[in-house]
Amino acid sequence: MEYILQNNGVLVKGVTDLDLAQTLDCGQSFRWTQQGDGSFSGVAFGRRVSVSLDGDRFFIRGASAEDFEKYWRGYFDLDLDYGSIRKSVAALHPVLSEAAQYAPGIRILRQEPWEALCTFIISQNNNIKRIKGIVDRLCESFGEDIGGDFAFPSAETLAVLSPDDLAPLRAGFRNRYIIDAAQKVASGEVDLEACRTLEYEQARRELMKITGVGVKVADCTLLFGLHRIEAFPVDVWMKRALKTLFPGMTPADFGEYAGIAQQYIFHYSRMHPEVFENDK
DNA sequence: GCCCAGGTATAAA
DNA sequence: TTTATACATGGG
Repeated sequence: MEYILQNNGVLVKGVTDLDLAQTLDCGQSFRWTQQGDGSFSGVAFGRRVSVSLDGDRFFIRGASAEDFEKYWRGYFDLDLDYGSIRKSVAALHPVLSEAAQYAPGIRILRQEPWEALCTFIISQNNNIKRIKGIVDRLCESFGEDIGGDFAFPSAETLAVLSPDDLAPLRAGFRNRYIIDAAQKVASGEVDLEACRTLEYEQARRELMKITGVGVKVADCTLLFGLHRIEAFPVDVWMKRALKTLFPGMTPADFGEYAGIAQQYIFHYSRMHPEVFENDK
């Protein structure tokens, strides 16, 4: 991979199979906002950057070469060959081939595990706009000030609080789930790093020790926070998509890149709600 | 007012 | 083991 330092950022050349809107505004991360010029601005690892794409030139404004190697290269999953993965996923099923064409620029971000866990706890029975608002208030209220912006608060920071302390977030019944998660992660009762290498079902169980974490939140944490791309989160919408578009198939049938397949399907079915017309 | 939002805990059958 | 309902909040 070739990259150079330029204009207070890092310019990466030869980046393919990446679409910023498809990747940053598809409900896997809640901390990116599109700017007027089409770039996306966001915070991760306690650092703010804004990213833009011009053909195969990917510019990360605000990143040093050191940070690129340490954080952003992995975060945007630049070393995984999504073109080749997309082909193998498309070969699994004709509908999947169709779905993969609608969002060929989706990538699975390598988010920080605790942030992924926490934001997907907040996501339950909620909509993306409001999730983003709650996450913003969470960072502003309890995250470290990094110069006008706020880092995502650590589990340790939240572990000493009570659910009532989270009232300003207006997250409702999820407050006690967030605190329970923070306490179990901070104490080590739940070991997020172990979930990288644990057998998949065991990793799920580990996360589901937390009150408010069921299979969906666990799978999203595994997929988006621990890069377990065999995880296939199933929400009510995906249940419907599976039944209508892939009758007889289970999440396990989608193979080692099931999570990426799931993202293609999720996008496709959202763009084409008419495929559910004859379903109740 | 009513319905829904990338679900889960809880109680009941 | 499976199925129904409440849960906080806010936008359409």
